[in-house]
Amino acid sequence: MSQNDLFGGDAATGPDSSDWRARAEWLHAELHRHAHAYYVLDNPSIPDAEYDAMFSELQSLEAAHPELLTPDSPTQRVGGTPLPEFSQIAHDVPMLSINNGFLEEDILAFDKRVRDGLETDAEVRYACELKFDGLAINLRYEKGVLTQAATRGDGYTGEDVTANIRTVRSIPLRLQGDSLPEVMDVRGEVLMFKADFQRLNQRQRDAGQKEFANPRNAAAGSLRQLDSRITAQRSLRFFAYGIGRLEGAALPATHEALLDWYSAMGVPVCAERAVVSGAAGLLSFFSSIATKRAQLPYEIDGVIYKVNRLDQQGVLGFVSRAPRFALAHKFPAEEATTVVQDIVVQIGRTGAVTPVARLAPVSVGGVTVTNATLHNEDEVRRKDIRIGDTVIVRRAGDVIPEVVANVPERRLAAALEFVMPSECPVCGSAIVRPEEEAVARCSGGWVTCAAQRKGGLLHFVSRRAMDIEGLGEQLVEQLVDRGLVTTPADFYKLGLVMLSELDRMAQKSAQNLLDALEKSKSTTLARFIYALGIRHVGESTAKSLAKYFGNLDALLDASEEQILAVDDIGPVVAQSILNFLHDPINRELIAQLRVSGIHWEEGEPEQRSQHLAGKTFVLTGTLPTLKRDEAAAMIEAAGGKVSGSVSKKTSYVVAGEEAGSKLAKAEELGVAILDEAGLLNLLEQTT
DNA sequence: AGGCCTCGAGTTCC
DNA sequence: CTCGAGGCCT
Repeated sequence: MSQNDLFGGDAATGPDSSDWRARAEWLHAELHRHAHAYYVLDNPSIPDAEYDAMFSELQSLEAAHPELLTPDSPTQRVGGTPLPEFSQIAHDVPMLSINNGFLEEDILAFDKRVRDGLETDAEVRYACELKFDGLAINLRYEKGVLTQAATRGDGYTGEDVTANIRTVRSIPLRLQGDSLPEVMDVRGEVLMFKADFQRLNQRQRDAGQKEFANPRNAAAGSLRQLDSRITAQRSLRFFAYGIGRLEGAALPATHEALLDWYSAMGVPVCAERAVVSGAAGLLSFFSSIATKRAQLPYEIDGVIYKVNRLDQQGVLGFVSRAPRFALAHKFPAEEATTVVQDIVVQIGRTGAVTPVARLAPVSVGGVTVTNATLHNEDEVRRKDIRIGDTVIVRRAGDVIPEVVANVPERRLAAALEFVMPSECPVCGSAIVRPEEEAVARCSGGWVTCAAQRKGGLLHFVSRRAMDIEGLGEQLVEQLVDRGLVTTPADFYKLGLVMLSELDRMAQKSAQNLLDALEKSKSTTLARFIYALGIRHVGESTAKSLAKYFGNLDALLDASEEQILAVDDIGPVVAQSILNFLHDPINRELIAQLRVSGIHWEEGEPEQRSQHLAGKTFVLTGTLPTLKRDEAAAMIEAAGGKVSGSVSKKTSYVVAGEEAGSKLAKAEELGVAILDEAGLLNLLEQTT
């Protein structure tokens, strides 16, 4: 039998099908070309039926000759077998977020900051583009071939969604052109067009399945499918707008040129973009897009401005997690009005009493909202929100419901003012609000107050703490109510028999929970410290403590001075840690947890002879041999801190040639003054 | 003393 | 995400 019989005569052009290798290569290239025309250029080059015929021909060829199957074959877009879970991928260059602005004055302030940063009075050129309502994705291309795709995640680590991304037809599996970079991380947004979203929801309706609230959720849900065959049936799109790691090619000079380069390589770039001058240009781009917004085939929640020249972007740099050279100019969030049916309070794990508005259900941005936090008593007064009021609600950052304001015209005579209860609704202890503080707290503590106990236990098992899978709110609630668990140590005393008493807890789930508990026993010191839930000690402070002390005993025996020497810990936090550690109940808890088998790799206390810990230095003038930053690094390595200005708290001023006002100030304040030799001498000493 | 930045804590809905 | 508060710089 000849290969001809298999494939019939429908796709008549190209190499003769008797040479199956050439035939496959030709199909491969043609399908890529047509898909590009269709999905990227939005300009179909052949009828759909013809495309489908060529597609199935290639599929059969690959089935008959597996050696033809390459990762960049168009047939790989149909999806493969489900994954057990997504694996984590660390981004080589973090995927940061962009600061938001809403008002004209925010935009003027942004432009001013940029010009100040660049030290120029000239009008800055900005690249303007759309802010899509989708998911940020990093696509890795190696020598032009798509090798990996990851979600943004927390910006530093995302999830591997390569199998799903391969099914997105507008994403090239292979880039066009010669001289492609060795490694290139293309960044952009995966989104679902409005029309595709409507069709998907129609299908979901017909199949009796749940509809998606909005295109963004649909896109997110589709991309997070473990079974990429499902993703393949969802019409996702992609637009590129940024770059991460780049090797083996020069970065273009401007953002505009970067996007043009992408376009030339076959990477889809949105056509709604422009380069403008100055703040006036930004505002006019914004209003022209605002006018078009409803007609666009996809949803956007604003526009993005970026300084066009990449060298200028470099000069501006970053503040914490956001670039100084970019701004998201967002449209006002969708708002709705509803009625406050009640104002209740919740007790957090620290005892914080938070008023929460119970709202008549209302749809905001496709999601039904029934609760909204009012933060604290002052906030309720400031916004003058009463029970029975009609209020305006929006979702802050399109996620968390927020009561914006009440509608005074609709105020009822019977509207009831919120009164902070004097006793905790859960345990009856007094609620106290320290002067000068915004939050009121239940004075019960976790021993007395079940709400605080539950909160503390939930914190203990949470992902960033002990990470005990399967222990959620429901289960903790039950365990506490039935008296099976009072302290975190009790989790590790649970057995199969005890668990079998619980609702919805058969043999299988009980065993899973015990396995998860067992697994959590192997942890890190930082997680353990964080899990304890010491006030003012969050993830970051717990890490600093773990690094500084190295092992738990060193921390347990630490003096106030030692704790104060840890970076970013001041008197308030230090006192809170000491209070916690000196409480016999807590020491007993820690002892029990250790007995139950929780363990981690014990390290040595930070050994870089921290003899300058707690000391602050100010450098002034030119030192004879050391550069300024070298001296600073040496001081910091010994645990000292380098600050820019002299104050009472300064321990030493290191003065070189041509020292100026700082030296005078030091003399005035009686601060010790060192020369370079004196500094080196101090660094040498080890005690 | 005042302002910036970072961290902690609480929160919603699916 | 937002607010408040702590820590540190100017």
